[in-house]
Amino acid sequence: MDNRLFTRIMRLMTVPRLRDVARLAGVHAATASRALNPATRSMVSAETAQRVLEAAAQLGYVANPIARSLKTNRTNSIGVVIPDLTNLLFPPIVRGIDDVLSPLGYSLLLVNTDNDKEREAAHIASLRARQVDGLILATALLEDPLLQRLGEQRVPLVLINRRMNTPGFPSVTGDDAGGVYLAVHHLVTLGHRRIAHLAGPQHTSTGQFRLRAYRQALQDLGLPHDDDLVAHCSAWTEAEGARGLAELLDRGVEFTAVLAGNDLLALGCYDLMRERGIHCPDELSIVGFNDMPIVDKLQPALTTVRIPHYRVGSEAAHMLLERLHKPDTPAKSILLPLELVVRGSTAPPASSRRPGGARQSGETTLRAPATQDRPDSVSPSRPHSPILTEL
Amino acid sequence: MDNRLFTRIMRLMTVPRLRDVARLAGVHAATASRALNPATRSMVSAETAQRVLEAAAQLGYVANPIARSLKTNRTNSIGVVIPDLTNLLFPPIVRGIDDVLSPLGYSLLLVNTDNDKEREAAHIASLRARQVDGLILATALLEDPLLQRLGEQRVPLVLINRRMNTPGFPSVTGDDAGGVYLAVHHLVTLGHRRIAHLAGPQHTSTGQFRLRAYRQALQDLGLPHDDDLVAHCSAWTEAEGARGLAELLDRGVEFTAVLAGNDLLALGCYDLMRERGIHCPDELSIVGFNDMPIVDKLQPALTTVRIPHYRVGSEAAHMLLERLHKPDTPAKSILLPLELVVRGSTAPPASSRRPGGARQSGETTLRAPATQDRPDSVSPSRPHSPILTEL
DNA sequence: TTGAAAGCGCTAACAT
DNA sequence: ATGTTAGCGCTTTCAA
Repeated sequence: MDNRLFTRIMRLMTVPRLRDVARLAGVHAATASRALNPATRSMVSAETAQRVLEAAAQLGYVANPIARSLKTNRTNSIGVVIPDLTNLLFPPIVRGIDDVLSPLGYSLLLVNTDNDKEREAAHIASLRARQVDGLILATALLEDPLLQRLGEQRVPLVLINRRMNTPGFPSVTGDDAGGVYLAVHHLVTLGHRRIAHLAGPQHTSTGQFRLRAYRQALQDLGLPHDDDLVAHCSAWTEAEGARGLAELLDRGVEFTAVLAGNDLLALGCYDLMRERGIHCPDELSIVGFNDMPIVDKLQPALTTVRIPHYRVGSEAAHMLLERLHKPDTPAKSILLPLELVVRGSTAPPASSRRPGGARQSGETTLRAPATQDRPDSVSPSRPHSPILTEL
Repeated sequence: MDNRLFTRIMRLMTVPRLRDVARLAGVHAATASRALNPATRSMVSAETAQRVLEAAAQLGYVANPIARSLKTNRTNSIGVVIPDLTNLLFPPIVRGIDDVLSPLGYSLLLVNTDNDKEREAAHIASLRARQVDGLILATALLEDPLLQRLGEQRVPLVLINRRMNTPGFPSVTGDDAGGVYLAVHHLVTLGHRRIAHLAGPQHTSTGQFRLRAYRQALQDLGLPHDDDLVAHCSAWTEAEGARGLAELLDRGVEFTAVLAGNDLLALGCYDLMRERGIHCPDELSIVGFNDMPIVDKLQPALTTVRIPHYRVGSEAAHMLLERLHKPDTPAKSILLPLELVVRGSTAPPASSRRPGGARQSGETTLRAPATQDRPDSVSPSRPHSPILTEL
């Protein structure tokens, strides 16, 4: 208490308020406010504006955002809701968001949900109580009552990474179908015919879309589909990846390559292969999804579909800004084009390889084929530009 | 404008305010406020308190933190200032902070400085304008006028990772000296006699303390010191690590092991060794510092000194809470004990190795020797408990 | 124990 | 173009 009073006195002595600026400039506080705000500055004569700005500079005046927010219902802050910051996917995304928003004066409030919808609900309630201007969420489920409710309440938001089945939600994600096609095409070109898939959780768009695209790609490339080649993982974790591959192997079904639903599942495959003494890529090729930091340093370096995470973040930030400024614009979805990064974890299957054939090291990047070949996407205006969909 | 008005009306219709709760409970707003705040609830009769709480529950009342903050000068938010979230060190630290503070109702405002003191100053000014209750900073330099000023202004803060030369700043860091000793001791035990060091930036405590500790450890272990065995890196980056090792090699000085100032520098060593065809650990042993995520998956897996990053974050959060509640308590510094994680990047030097000797795989963890052996630290009350220093 | 009233620092409708 | 006034939603003296 004593200390609070002290702080208070210190603040009054040191921190100038709007009325101090106004007094120094010889105007009323309202005029000072108008002069200080670029949007309303034109309501004030050039000279007074000048005097006010000088006074503010002289006093080192910084407006109190709390007081402003109380009046305006805007806070210049946005909530970023992710499952877990220590998942290597998210830091680049968050940087992408921050690099766009922080120069515009926005602050980021970051929360981790650990994929727990209750925690998420509590965090979102807290963020809304704090009057964040908008939300960027990486936690969407295909069916997601929590987020549906936000949509109904017209909370400005943008989904990243994962989408919902419900239309009307703006989102920025990778073009999962295109990426899967690249990966499967690559494996087929290498000579693989029996390609397994570790599918991620089917209540997330990434899990479901990638599985569907895998089936579609096999069909498009003239390979028969065999449900025994699919193992379902209940979470995007290394442990589940190892479990999934073990399940496939223990089924006794034959395959020479695995398309893992994401890089963490692929890491799990590495673990299991080491445990069972299976050599990658000689005995089994692995393709991941995401191109997380560091997977290029693994042994063997992981062939994977690259999602431009930083750009997911920056595009989402721009999209949210647009939602804030033109809330009545129809929601858009951006599907960012993906690339396949070919590294050391894929090779021709043992049967079709010449003994002693030297493997090339280093990495190669493959882009998507012309997108109009795939029926489920709008053709982009420029090559490799994002695919826009009106929801 | 139109839309703002709309939002406003919606809010008034849907979001209950304190006076709504008060009216429903049949009391004055002030009474409702007292009843709702656990700290002041005792001023109110049990029955009225009960009625108010029920009314609040019935309406789904959530206090407006903005209005509260304007009155109380507290925001229940804290600023986290780090160089770059995409540096793999920081996500676990931030999670550690969040896991402690968010259950207590605090929000985290995260900013990236990219090691630019100007950006940092701007961000800190913004955080202070937003009235954060305190700061956790990972950006300290040994001489740091910016932070010194914060200290003078009695801004509640805690330093993490790096310390300052100026006394009086509470901090949570790893015990750099202890960790370096473990690493050097390990190399010497393996038979190394010529151990090089890639030193990090000397204006950071981590860079300077580790270099000093390296010299001290050589001396303690009876090895001569040779300045030619030290290369200085100007930043904690992979590129600088590669450059530093190249510099050492090009000097023509002989060495069989490198203690890298941190893991990123060690990664740079890996790059250069691959480039020059030097085998690790057969021709050169490498020790890193930090035990970042994924360095256990490199080929060879990196032997490194583990800093408990998550715990750095959680301890810092607790320390900041203490600073907030008892601001007049003297500042403490916590040096967390470190462990050496022995993996595949270290082995006996070529000269002392039996040809064909099978290397053991897997990893081993070594703890610090009793700390009282080292004169610069206070002995902990329990083994491996943090070292506390009054500043 | 409760109510009345003031005010945190700012912005915006209204008046001039 | 500028000043007056009210009020954002809450907490906290002060008085009863």
